[in-house]
Amino acid sequence: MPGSGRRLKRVKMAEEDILAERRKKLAGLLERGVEAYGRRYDRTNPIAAVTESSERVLICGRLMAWRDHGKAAFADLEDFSGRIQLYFQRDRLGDDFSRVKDLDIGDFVGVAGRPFRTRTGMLTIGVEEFTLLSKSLRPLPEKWHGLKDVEIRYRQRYLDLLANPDTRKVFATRSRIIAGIRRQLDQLGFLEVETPMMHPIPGGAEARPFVTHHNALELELYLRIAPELYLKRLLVGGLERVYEINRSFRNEGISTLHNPEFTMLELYAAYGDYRLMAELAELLILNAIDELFPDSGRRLSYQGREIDFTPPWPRLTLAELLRERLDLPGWDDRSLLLERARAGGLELDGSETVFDLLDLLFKFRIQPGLVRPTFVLDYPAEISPLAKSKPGQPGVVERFELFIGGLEVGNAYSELNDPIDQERRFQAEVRTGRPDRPKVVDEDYIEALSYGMPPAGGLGIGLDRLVMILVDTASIRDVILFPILRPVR
RNA sequence: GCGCCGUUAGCUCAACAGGCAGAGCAGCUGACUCUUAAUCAGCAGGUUGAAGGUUCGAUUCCUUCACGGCGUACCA
Repeated sequence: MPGSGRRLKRVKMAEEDILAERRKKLAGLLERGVEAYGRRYDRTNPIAAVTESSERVLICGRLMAWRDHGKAAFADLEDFSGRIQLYFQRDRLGDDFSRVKDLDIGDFVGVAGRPFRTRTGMLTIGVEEFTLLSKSLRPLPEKWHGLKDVEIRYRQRYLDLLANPDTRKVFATRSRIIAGIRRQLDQLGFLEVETPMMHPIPGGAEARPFVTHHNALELELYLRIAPELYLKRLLVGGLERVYEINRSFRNEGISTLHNPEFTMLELYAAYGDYRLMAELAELLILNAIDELFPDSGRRLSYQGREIDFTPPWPRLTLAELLRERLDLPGWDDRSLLLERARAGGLELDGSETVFDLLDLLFKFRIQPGLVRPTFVLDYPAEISPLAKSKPGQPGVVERFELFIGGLEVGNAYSELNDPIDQERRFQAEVRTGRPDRPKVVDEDYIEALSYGMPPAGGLGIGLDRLVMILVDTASIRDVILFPILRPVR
């Protein structure tokens, strides 16, 4: 402990010098009665909207660069819309020109002036008045290389955002993608709802939950692993089209594809089925691409590979894929699966179930090849307890998973609405005793189903992963503003 | 959890084969009224992530630890 305190002090020394310098300046301002932390500033327009023909404008933002020229100075002012050059001149500012010394890189400043072109053709504001809006006490990350340190980028995302325009663009795009999906669903008559994030029984997916505790109720609660079971209760209640866009929480490993809290879209449409959900997924994603990248020809580059989004996206059954890619007649024969897995060099401990083997084979031998958006249809019932059976195919359910660029981004079912079958399947899950399955049957959900739930299609899309693909990032951390990191000690 | 890689000034990076820790930006002082990675002159800034070891001498080699990244496992 004393060590870490000492270290902090030492490491910060050089920064302290700069801080002390700025504090001195700040004290000087206060002595002169200057407000270093200003107030409302009514700008006439964002920086990007300034044109040469604009009359006198009021703009504000952060000072990002400073070029002193004795009796004049150039600076760069940046707001969320863009950046513009400022020109401070003694001839124009008179006595006020001495106040230019109050300004530092990093300060927020409001500026009134008239736009003009410099000799080199650069659109510039000839500053007539300027107001300090907020004093910066710490040095900004380096202007040319930006901020590269990955840890600082994630821990102090504000520095990443202010230093790296690309980061701002990623999160602006993320926002537009999600807003666009909302808009589309609203137009299709879906109702956006919010269901509990704290569940007495975690369900709707296979994952280990986070546990928490409610004191007054003396109740164990779980952060939801999926909103599914609550959304389907709403179908029972007569809401025919519902969706929720929000966080789910899974207490699993962290990787470039997994953050413990992640954002999922789940939607349910009464009287639909999984094939309808495939059409909807295709529509939602294509519209997002058309809106964001109208000139892309629906071909996007992801991590150096081109993804062709031209519809219709292939719809292949799991059985077809197993047959074509792995020469497997099905998933009934464990020894055959085992043989393929061994031949594929997969690491096994021998205790794998048929479905473990199937999962491994799929994940390593088939999934990486699913670059073009592909719906994989018709999964084993045993690993899909919430999906409706496929007529005439015992052991198979109406389910698809959507893969894009080798990543799993979507999952959909024809929703199981038979309360008796559902209860049986829940009981089977509980019997496995696995930590990623419920410990008890969700009787409340069974009761809801037994009042009658309309047949329905349900779709889940991992929005973080969808954003990853559309903005071409390798890690989920690059599309989550504050990804989970170990706390600094 | 395991494996590999990384951690040097506020930021971005150097430092041969173990031999005085350096540059650019940012900062400070000064010069400069069309610059734009402004320029010019000067100054300051470091227990090289931490602890230990080897050595006459460690940023460099070894061990342990911390944090991060990637991979892998677990897992949708």
